[in-house]
Amino acid sequence: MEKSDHVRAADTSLRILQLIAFSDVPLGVTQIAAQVGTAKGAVHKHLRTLGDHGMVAQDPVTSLYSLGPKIWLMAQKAPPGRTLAELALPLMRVTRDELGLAVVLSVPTARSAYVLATLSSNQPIEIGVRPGGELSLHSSAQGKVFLAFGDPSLPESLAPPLERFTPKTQTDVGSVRAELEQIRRQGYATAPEESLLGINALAAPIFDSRGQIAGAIGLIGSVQHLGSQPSDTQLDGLLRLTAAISRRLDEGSGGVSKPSPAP
Amino acid sequence: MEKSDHVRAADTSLRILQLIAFSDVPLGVTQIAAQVGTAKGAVHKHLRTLGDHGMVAQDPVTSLYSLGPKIWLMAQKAPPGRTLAELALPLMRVTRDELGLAVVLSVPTARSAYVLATLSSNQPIEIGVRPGGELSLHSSAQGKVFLAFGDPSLPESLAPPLERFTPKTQTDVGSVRAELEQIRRQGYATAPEESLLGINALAAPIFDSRGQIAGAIGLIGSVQHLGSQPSDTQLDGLLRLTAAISRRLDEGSGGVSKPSPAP
DNA sequence: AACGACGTTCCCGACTAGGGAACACGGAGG
DNA sequence: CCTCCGTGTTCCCTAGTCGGGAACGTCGTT
Repeated sequence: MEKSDHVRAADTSLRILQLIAFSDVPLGVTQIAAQVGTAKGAVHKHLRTLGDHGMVAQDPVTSLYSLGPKIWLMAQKAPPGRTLAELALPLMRVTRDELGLAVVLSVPTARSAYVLATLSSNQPIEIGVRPGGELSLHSSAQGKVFLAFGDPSLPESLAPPLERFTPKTQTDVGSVRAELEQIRRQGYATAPEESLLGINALAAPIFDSRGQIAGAIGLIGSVQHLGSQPSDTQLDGLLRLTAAISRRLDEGSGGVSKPSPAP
Repeated sequence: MEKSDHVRAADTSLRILQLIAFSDVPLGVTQIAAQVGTAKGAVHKHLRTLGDHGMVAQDPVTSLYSLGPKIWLMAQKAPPGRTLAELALPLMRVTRDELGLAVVLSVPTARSAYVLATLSSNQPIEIGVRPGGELSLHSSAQGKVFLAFGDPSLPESLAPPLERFTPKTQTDVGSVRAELEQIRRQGYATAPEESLLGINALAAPIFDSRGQIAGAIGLIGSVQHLGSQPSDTQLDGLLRLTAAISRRLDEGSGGVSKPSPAP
């Protein structure tokens, strides 16, 4: 029971939706059916359902499917990423140009660091992650930042077995928890070769106006450019970036504490 | 056969998602179950599935659900509304202030005019529609604009019975089709009391750089402020607004060939 | 004209989704 | 401190639905 209690039909509908969303061109029923591994007929029914809800739209002439208007409408009501990514991206670009490393913005999830936006390094060999990807909590720098500065219940949910990605991945819950204390003290986390051999990451938290963690910035690079002991330049660039984003988040949100209205 | 071929489970999942998306505060399982009319247990399974896909997120402390990060990510890849609404809204605001009527932006769908954004009138009695609402093709001014200027297959899909909303609703397919010719000539459509008694609407199309219809602007008001023969001021304000939006759409999109459709 | 590829429709059986009730938990109130 | 709601979560069984597969209609191509 790796994935215990699902709603199978809803799952396939969402997989279809994701496929359409992340495709650059409109898709046909046959391609979709092949990619999600379901019969054409079933996929067609799902597309009909998604269309009834305005999540996808079918071009009346080519009969190909693409995203519908409701997606955009929903995003208007989704504050988590909206303001954050829009604020952060221009600042991230500056830091990328200064340091020459890939810069990644992610938000915390119950089981991962969810990648909202990435800027590739300007090095000849590109290193990066795709938006929409998920970084594990225990083996990525951004994940460990969320464990250290995020909700206290998050580290508690860490339970063996921790997946091993490389020989250097920390798979012992105890040692991961021990590292969190150090991360809190120094204000940043690293994960040398813990997700992928040859690759290191350096990450620091972003806080909102209430002092809650809102996301994290990660710098990604090969061990050649980003050592397990980050250089002062890199560390300074990262911390100035996260501080700047946190500051802008505060300004935007009225400043003081934010009471939630009664129903 | 009112709604022929559904995927029931996917449908409830999407209803749940919509409920969460359009709610201003995070929702609990019980409220959601009550609103969608499904057992709590089932709703919980759906929420789990939606969460696995990043569409919703559960607050670890309050255990309430709100929209997840993937929604925002998808909207980045959903050009239909994004550019259109962002371009149109500031211009719409000007026209609203000039005319004092509610201004509505919608995009065409296979069966309706889908409302992307609205600006309420500044009159003491507010008249308007909610974003996400759908206006019928045959009884709304914006719907008739889509029938007249949109894809030629759209009017063909008009089949009896046409739903009757008021005594003045056109329920005869033939007479609706006949009206389209006139709408094409004059470049705008009205729908006096066809959707709701006492309310009139005046709508005109927005075209993209390829000359295809991209949306429509509708002015909504009571029959007192918006007669079945619109005043020159109102007509001029509307047509200047749609022309301005169409022009900006062209500029943004390379703006090469611009075949101007029949005025 | 024959072909192939596509989206769509149809049908039937396996299995899943949903109702309902029970469970774990936490805060409010006695 | 105990009780009592209220919550979110888990469990179980069965009616109903989802998915596979094949057939259909319709394009554009050969």
